[in-house]
Amino acid sequence: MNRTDRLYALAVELSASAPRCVPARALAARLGVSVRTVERDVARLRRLGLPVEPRRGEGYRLAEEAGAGGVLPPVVLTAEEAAAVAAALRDVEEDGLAAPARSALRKIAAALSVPEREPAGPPPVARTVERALARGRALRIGYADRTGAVTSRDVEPRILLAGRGSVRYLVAWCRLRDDVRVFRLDRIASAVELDDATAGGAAAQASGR
DNA sequence: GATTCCGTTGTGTTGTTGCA
DNA sequence: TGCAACAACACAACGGAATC
Repeated sequence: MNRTDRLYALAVELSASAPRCVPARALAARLGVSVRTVERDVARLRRLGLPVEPRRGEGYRLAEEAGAGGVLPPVVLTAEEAAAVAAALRDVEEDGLAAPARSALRKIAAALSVPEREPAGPPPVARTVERALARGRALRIGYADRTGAVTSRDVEPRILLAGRGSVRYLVAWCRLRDDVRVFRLDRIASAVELDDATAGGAAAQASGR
């Protein structure tokens, strides 16, 4: 696993474990590297803007603003995968989980019908990002940094991290910087899906690995 | 092909902090 | 006070790219 892949995996591990802490030793074991390397990677993620909190005696965790609370982070599924999940949920309906299964089915049905219900005009940035992620397409975004300066970047979306609040983070390969970058969704002023596909494709995004 | 350079990674050490 | 875990630093090994 190269460094970029490891950064993605680390972000996913922290996101999946939020709000719980994950000891550096456990992260090192899962990623197959030393604790020292995990610490370096965490430091990289923090420099990139991902709010990873070190908790002495507990480990690392995503900060409240980025961590998952009572809900899962967004999981990107292909139409086929969504259909498979829906079929499984219909089976579960008979096992005492009818209410949550029906609720999940409604959400999947609604998501699958999005293209038909989309209003005219440019779609919101978040929806464009999610769609590019699902399709494995690159994006051209206008991104405002901390000073407010907006730069145009071509990026290859990898992971979308979201929490209870409004702050969401897009982990993507930045072609401008030729390195992985973390973008706050609320700082993306504009997003346009490009025709060229990302290196990883949509399947890698759905699984996160 | 050999050498050099550079980035990455692992190991070891010391210090700090929180908790029982 | 001892333990566990993170932070920071130095050092060495390794591999790939660049150069001759």
